[in-house]
Parts: sequence; C-alpha cells; structure tokens
Amino acid sequence: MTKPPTRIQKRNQAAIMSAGLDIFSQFGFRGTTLDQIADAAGLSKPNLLYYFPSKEAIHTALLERLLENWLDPLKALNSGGDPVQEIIAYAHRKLALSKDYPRESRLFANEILQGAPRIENILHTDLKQLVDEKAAVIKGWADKGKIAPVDPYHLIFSIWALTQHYADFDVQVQAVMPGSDPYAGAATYLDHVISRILQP
Amino acid sequence: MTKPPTRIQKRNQAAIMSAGLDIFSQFGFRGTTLDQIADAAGLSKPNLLYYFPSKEAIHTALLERLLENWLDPLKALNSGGDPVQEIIAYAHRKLALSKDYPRESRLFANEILQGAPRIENILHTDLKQLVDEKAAVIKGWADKGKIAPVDPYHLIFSIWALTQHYADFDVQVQAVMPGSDPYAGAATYLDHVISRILQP
Amino acid sequence: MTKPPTRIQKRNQAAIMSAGLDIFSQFGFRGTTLDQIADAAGLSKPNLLYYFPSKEAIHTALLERLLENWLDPLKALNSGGDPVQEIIAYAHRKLALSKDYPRESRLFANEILQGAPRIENILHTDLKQLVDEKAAVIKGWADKGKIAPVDPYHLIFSIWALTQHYADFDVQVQAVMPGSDPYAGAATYLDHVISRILQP
Amino acid sequence: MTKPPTRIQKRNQAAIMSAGLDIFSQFGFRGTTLDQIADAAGLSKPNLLYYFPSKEAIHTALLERLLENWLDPLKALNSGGDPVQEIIAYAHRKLALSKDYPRESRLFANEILQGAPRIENILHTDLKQLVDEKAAVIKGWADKGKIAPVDPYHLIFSIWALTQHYADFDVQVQAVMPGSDPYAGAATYLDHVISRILQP
DNA sequence: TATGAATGAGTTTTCATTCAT
DNA sequence: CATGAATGAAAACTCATTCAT
Repeated sequence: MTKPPTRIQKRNQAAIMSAGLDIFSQFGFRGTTLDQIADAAGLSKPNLLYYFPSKEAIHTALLERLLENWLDPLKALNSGGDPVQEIIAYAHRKLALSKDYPRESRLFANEILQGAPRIENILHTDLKQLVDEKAAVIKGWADKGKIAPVDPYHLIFSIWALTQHYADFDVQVQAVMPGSDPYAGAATYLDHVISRILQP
Repeated sequence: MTKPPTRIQKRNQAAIMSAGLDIFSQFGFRGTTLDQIADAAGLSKPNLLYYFPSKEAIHTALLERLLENWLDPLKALNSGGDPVQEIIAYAHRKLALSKDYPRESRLFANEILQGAPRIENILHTDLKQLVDEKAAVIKGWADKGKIAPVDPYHLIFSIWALTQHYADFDVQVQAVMPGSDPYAGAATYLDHVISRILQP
Repeated sequence: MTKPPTRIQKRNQAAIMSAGLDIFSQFGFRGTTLDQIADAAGLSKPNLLYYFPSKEAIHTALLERLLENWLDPLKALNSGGDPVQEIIAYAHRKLALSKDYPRESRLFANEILQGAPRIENILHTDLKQLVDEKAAVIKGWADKGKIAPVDPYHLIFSIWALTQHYADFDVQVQAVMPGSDPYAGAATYLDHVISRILQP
Repeated sequence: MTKPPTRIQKRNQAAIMSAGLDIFSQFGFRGTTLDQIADAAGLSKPNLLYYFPSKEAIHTALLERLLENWLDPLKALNSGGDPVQEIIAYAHRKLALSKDYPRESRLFANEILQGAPRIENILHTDLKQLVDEKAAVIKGWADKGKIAPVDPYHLIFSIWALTQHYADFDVQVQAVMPGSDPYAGAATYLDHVISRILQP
C-alpha cells in the first residue's frame, strides 16, 4: 500500500536532506533549528514537517544514509591483495570520502563528540566487528612480515584521523593554507605516511 | 576599587568553568543550556549569572583559557634542537594535551566544526603565523636533508589529527577497544609513525 | 439545479457522520481533529472537506440530527393514557435511546458539559417548552391523585439521569460490572424505581 | 531536601488548580489550552509552567485531588447502621458533593466520557472493589428483608446518576428551571425517591 | 471526486535573562 | 551571595483550511 514517491516528494525530501545535512553538520542536533533547515530548503516549516514527522526524523534519516556507506572503504580492504597497496588504497578511499562528503564527515564527528547517543550500539556492534576483522587481517600481514609490526587498531585509527581531519577541521586547514585545495597535497602526503609506516 | 575575588568566588567560578567545559564540549554552544551548567555546577541559574554575565561569557572564558595553552606545544618546537627528536617531542606534548585535557580538545573541535565563529580571526592571525613560522623551520630541516622532504603543513596537520583523535573521538575509540587505556598504545604507535615519516 | 446526492455522496457523507460521531462524542468539539475523523471515515482530509465545508459543519450536522429525535420519547408522553404506564413507557423509550444510540447521548453530554454553546437557545425554547408542557400534564395527574405528589421537573430530570447514565458513563459501568450487558438489569430496576416513585 | 512551599507558591499553585479546574471541567483535556488557564489564573504562560511542568501535570494533579474525596461518601456507608437511613444519607452526601464541587463532578464526567484513559485502572481496582463491598452490604440488607430486593449495583448507579446530574447537566437544569436553586428541590425529591425504592 | 502539497495561525514547551528580596 | 519568581522570545510541532491538479 505504500505509494512510490512522486517527483515533488523526491525533490523536497532531497532538499530537506541536503539542508539538514548543512545545518546539522555544523551545529549538531540540539544546535540546529527547524527554521534554519526550512529556510535552507526553501520550504515553510509546516511543509517541512509534512515530509518528515519531526526534527529527529530528519537527523535519523541523515545518519542512516551516512552509515550506509561510511564503512564501505574499510569493508573493501581485501585480505588477498598486496598488504601495502591495500592499506594505501583504503586510505585513499577514505580521503576521497572526506573530499566528496565533508558534511557527512562533520555530521559523524558531531555525533561522536556528543557521545554518539544515536549510534552507540552501531559503534559497539557493526563497527567493532568490522574493525576486529580487518585488524586481524592486518595483524596477519604483520606476523608474516609483509608490513611493519604495528598495532593494527592504532593504524586504523590513524587512517581515520588523517583523512577525516581535512573534512572536520576544514575551517582551520583553510585558515592555515588559504586559497589552496588541500586534498592534492594531502593525498601525496598520505602516500608518503602510509608507505613509511608500513615498510617492513 | 575592584576587590580581589574571595575564596567563594574562586570556588564558584571554577565550578562554573568546569561544568561549562563538560557541557559545552559535548553539546556545542547552542546545544548547551544554562540549566545544564547550573545543575552540573551545583548552583542556581541566577547565581550562575551573578558570576558570569551571560552564557556567551562562560563560553568565551573557556575558549580564552583554552587558547592560552593550546599552541604551547607547537611554540616549544625548537629550531635549534635535533629535528626528529623535536618533532617527536612535539607530537608527545600534543598527545599529552589530549590525554590530560580531552574536554578542552572537544570544545575546540566543536568550535571548528561550527565554522569557528568565535576564533576565526585567531586562526587567521596567531595560528597561521605560528604554523607558518614552524613550517619554515621544518622546511629548513627538510631542505638540509635532516628529515624526509615532506610538506611541513601536512606534517603539522597530521600530528594534530593523530593526537586530537584520541580525545575527540574517544567514544568511538572506547567502543572499538573497550576497557583499555588507548594512550599507552597511542604513544608507542606515534613514535613509530613520526620517526618513519621523518626518516630522511 | 442542485443535483440529488449520488450513491457515493451518500455513502461518504454517512461515513463522515458516523466517524465524526465516534470522535466528537469522545473528545468533544475542540478535542477532535479532522485527521481523526478522516482516518475513521477512510477518507483524505481534503476529500472530507469536500463533503462538509468545515469541522464546525460536521459537528452541527450531528447535533441537528441528534436533536431531531432526542425529544421524541418525551413528546410521546400521552396525557390521555394511564399515568404510571405512560411514565414508565417514557423511561423505557429513553433507556432504549441510550442503548441504541450511546454515541449520540455522549455527544449531547459533551455539549452540555461545555456549556451548550451551540444548543443553548434550543434548551431555552424547544426543550423548556416541551418540559413545561409535560410537567403540567404530570402535575395534573399528581393533583388528581393518580400518581404520588412529586415535583414533575425533578421527576423528568431523574428519568434523564437514570437512563443516560448507562450511555454516558458506560466505561465506569463496564468497569464495575465487567462482561455484562447492563441494559437488561437497568430495565428491570427502572421499572421498580419508577413504579415505586409514582405509587400514589 | 524538598522545601516547603512558600506563600507565593501556595497562592499560585492554588490559582492554577482553580483555573485549570474551571477550564478542564468545561472543555476536557484536549479542548483546554494553557493560554486559557494562564489567563484565568492571572499568570503568564511560562510562569504557569514554572509551577507545573506541563499541561498534563495540572490535569493529573486535579484528577488526583478529585479522587482523594470522590469515593468518601460511599466509603462512609455503614453496614451497622439502619439500612434505609444509611442509603438516604449516602445519597445526600453525594448530592452535597455535586452542589459544593460541581466543577470536580464535570471534570470526572469529562474523563469518563473520553474513555477514562487516565483513571481506567482506578475504576477497575479501587472503585470496583469498593462498589463490590458496599453492594454486598446492600444485598445483605435486601436478603434479610430490611429493604426491597433491588439490584445493589443498579441502586448505586442510580444514586450516582441522580445526584451527579445536577452538577454535570447544570446548564440544562438551569434552562428548564431558570433562576431557581435546584438543589433544594432535588434533596426533597431524592428523599422521596430513595425511600420509595427501598421500602421493603 | 479525490488527493498530494502547502500554509497561517495556533499550542506546548524551552530558555536566556531579569527582578525582587 | 543566593534564590524564588517572572517573562519575552523562540523553538518544535499541530491543525483547520486552501490550492492545484
């Protein structure tokens, strides 16, 4: 009985998601007002609530969409591939995520900063399980001497930190390196860093 | 005629600062209410406003106190010291800041995520100037072949990212590595990373 | 040029009336929403307003339909009949109204509780006139010694109270006598009560 | 640690309770607005919410206070007393309640009409238990031939109906008997009715 | 007829701040 | 110093009604 969304529905839902992403990623859940989102989406507040039943619903939808792809770069780490190449490729996929979806990264950062009330259980289940699995792969590589004997958890943390920093702390990066696209330099630097870390 | 603060004044101001730090660092400026701070400080709301004229004032005081020491680790980078040792020592000072002052780190992260409305000019002046200066030092070391020829700006960013991550994304780190103190492992890993990055 | 209502029109108008009766009788005018009525009637809100121009219109239509028959039991009180039999028969007609049209009874009760804003004038005209007339009849019977010398107004009130109670306070009756049909016992009891009251 | 209420607190809480009783008893829960209550209490809306945390809380407080005394008249029915006198006295206590607390009676009526969502469980526990107990007493009297063999449950319902009617349907009573105090006549009539009903 | 889309006017509640004591 | 009392402005959400198709 659920009808397919019409064109207008699609357009407005997309506008709300984009506007919500803009505002939520900047001000966090409680710091965001429906007025801001409605303004940014070009809709009246009641009309906005015609498409999403509540502020919470918009935020939840955004977090869910975010989480659909958030772990993909790590999932794609292939235990059968060349260790160094695999990890470098992973770091680049993660950096691309920061470059192409910086608002999503900041939304995630906001959620974590606030204690992750809405995704706590995902962190403890899906995320932990995936990291454990991939950490085991990396540890296997290290045990075989294919990469340097680093702690695989901290290696993964470092890739998260190094790549997400460019999205989350964008304002600071821009202040220090005004007018430049930092992602080109970041990619080169990342290559250097990861390969050096891993060199057996 | 301004009288020196009494013991009670000092105690209450400190309580407010600590409570404000707790809440602001978690929920951001707009997501924080005076009620929360007053509760956490064990004061009534009007009494709280007796010590600070407004919500903004508490936040400002916290940011100012934060900025007093925030750049110290980088300032201490000594152009006359051993390049690798200096940079590693800097990274360790920064990591210690994350460990000892995680709330301050999150307050800073919140401010940056929100577009740094209150410290934008500091980023463009003090911070940029300091980074430019230290980047020049590092570049000098690289030009002389004392360290690997890395982009000094991205090197500094990476040290920020690697160290602040443990404070800012603490919830996520705890979810992935439950029950452990991640800072010990982080220090070891950091040694490895920085020394590898810099090896000429 | 006004066309006669089609089958669909009739069906939908009836559905709206029934749904409106359900909700209005439970929540009162202001406590009822068009959404509730539209849901219960299986129509969309705009379609509902195609049949009735406003919420008020539905409520008015219901009250009007209610009032068409509300006074019939009393009107049928025949001054030429046997006094006791006439009054007992009246009470039974009233009890049947409660049993067969409990929602209408509750709609009326709601209206009265709210100060009867919409039917105040009917109370003061039609109702008062009818009650005065029938009270005179009853008084005549009492004066002639055909029934006990009771105040005819309070007698009429008591018949209203005794019979409407089973519809209006249904929830309470069901709570006290769970699982039973109270109307059978009520009828027997009513016979006893009215005949005892009236015995000369 | 709970402090005793100050004079202002007492005054304002009482004003809110009285104003809430006025409005809730007339319009029901959903039909009542805080604006109405605040106006009637002579307070601003936020100040009203300073004393009661929500609209629901005011309503709950009123219902609770109501229920404190609502069952007292029936509780006082003494199995050791003279049957007819006891039941007549009970009816008079109940009528006095209607006379002295008509708004409370209408609040209760509203709650029942709406399906008793907030006191349903009290109806099924406290009320049912009390009625069962007193019905047993009355049945004992009937079995011994001290009163007529009436159904004790319907007897109790009839006393409720006969007495509450004057409070709940006050507008209608006033319309039919304008300018009079109906309670005097009601008391006389009630004497007549109950004694006749019970005559063995 | 029917419905998806839209909204102005409310309604409940929150919150930073002020006032009086 | 401290707090109970009070409030204007705003925020989240509701709802009867209108519009366009």
